Amino acid sequence: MKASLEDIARVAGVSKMTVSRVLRGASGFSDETRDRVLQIAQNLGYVPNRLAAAFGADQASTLVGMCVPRLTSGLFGHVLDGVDRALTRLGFQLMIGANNHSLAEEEAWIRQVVSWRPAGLILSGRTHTPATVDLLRLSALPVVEIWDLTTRPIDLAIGFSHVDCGVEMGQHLIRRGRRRIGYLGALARADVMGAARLQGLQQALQQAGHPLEAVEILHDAPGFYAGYYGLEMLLARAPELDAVAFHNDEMAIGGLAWCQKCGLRVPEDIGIAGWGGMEAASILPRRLTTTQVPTTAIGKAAAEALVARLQGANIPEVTVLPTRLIPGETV
Amino acid sequence: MKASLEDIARVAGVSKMTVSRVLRGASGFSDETRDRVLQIAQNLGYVPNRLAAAFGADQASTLVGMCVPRLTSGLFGHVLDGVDRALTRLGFQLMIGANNHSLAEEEAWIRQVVSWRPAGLILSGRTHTPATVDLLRLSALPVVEIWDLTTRPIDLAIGFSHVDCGVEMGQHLIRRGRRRIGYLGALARADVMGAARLQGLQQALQQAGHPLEAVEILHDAPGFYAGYYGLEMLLARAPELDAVAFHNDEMAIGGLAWCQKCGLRVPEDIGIAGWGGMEAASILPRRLTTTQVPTTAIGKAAAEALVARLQGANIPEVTVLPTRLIPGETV
DNA sequence: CTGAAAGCGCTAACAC
DNA sequence: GTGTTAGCGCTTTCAG
Repeated sequence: MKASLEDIARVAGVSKMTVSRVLRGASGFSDETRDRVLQIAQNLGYVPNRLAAAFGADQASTLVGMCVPRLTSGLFGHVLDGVDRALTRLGFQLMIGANNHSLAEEEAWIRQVVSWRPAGLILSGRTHTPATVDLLRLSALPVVEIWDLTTRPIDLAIGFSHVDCGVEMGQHLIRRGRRRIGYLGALARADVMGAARLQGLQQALQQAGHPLEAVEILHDAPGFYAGYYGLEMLLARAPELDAVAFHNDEMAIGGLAWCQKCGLRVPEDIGIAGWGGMEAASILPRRLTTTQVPTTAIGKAAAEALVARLQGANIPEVTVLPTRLIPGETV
Repeated sequence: MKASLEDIARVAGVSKMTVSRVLRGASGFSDETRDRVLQIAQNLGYVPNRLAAAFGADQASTLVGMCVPRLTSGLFGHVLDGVDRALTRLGFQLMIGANNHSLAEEEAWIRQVVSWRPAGLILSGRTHTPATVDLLRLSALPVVEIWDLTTRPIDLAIGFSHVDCGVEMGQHLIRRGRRRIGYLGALARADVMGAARLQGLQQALQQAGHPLEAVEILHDAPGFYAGYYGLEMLLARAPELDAVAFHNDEMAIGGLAWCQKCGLRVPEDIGIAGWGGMEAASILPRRLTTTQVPTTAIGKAAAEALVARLQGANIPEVTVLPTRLIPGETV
């Protein structure tokens, strides 16, 4: 990678400042100069050095860091997709990391990323270590916290309320006549947001006079298989349950598979509810009752809010993109 | 972000070079100096400026760029996870992009990323625009092409043969007594690797004397729903099929859902085969016949190969991580 | 419309 | 064990 502004300038017989202006699309040069410079840059195979640009003038950074809980999550895949498309369109680059539901890993990742002087950060969730919060405050970086709402975001927040998701689902189950309800989750004490949904569920059931009967939280990835064997465990302990709410759709679909294997009829013998609104939920033989989450929209909104903020726009501190409970045929 | 090496040096009463050495864990300072410097750095809330470091000495870059076809792909989610974990462990940062199965988008993304002077690149697939190849050759960056094999990689390749996947599946179907076989794919002319699997399938069936009877390639994302309605379309055109191979597991599961809805028995009335080995495939009421792909392993291997190469190790040009056909109960 | 000068924060190379 | 010097490629600022 040899050619620099200087090289182009020399060949073009102008100063490197003029070349810089042309290449950045600024103003202050004649059409003729522009054409010549562009031509030469092309010939020389010039590749700009963003490192130098961002270093020399820190507001020139077009790097955005984003941290998700897990890179293998279907839901966050869509969030990432929303972010990526928006950022690409806006001329930004995406640096990514997973925190594996650990605040300490998030902190470590943020430290690394911040040292690259990004233009801004997108974080998943509202809980961070105190050191993380300090670091972010000190760096004065634009930060969008997505996925979960927070009354007092570090900077901006875009998401929805997980507690409300739980409440809604609880009310739905009661409305459907379910009375002995269980919950199957995963990733004990790591997934704060799953815990919030559980809490909302408990609240609603309590209030309806039919408190949650059994809870099982697996120490496992919240996938199909965990739902499959987890439901077996849960029902072994609490065979009388007439409905089970799952951490997410993948686990719920796993649960459905187990029901089918055992000859348990859904929804007659037992009701099954998921969360997340994955595509498969809508084409199962019986459409899964679930909560649809605006994943791509959140990603897009987060990226756009961040960039708008960089450009000085006034963005509301908290943006709510509501979820929607989709009554299916499984409860 | 105020504190720089200079600031620490001033407070510590040493030169910034000494501070640099301490902070980088190099040698050439007393224990006492080290402790003092570290303490002061901590107090000052020093955050290193990697931009400056990488700019001043390009071999200091710890940025790795990775481009995947789609961020919403379950398979690539696992590849990314493998890459991310390995890179994090090795002290590198990950810059990411999606090419949406477009070589032009890949080229655009690579141009952006290369301007950040990364330490290396991980690309998905072996096909690139000529300009991309030129750019990569010129930049002399370490490049790992994953997912697909290539006889002549730009630099390094880690993956498996999609044609072989198709051949194996074709042979399996024949062995199971299927004679009138169809294929349901998606993303016409965009997904080169899906096309390679189809080609392998065709080859094997041809050779066995029972050429592929019908092919349907949807212009849609290769998800559950595409498999669902796509199978309906395919069977409307070719009702006599006794087996259908799908682009991937998600589509196959969608196809299974359609069969169930229509009362088609699997595998008696029709055989269903997927590709990819997603988790759900193993817990379906009837275990899906599919091909397992070593996603995480490929990601991990790619990251490790890249870093090893940066450190001067001698890496084989092509590494094969084989896939495995998993006979299930659906064909 | 164009150019010259200064400096961003760090590290390599070399001196002491 | 420690310091000095130079320079990475760009943009900002100020002069023409």
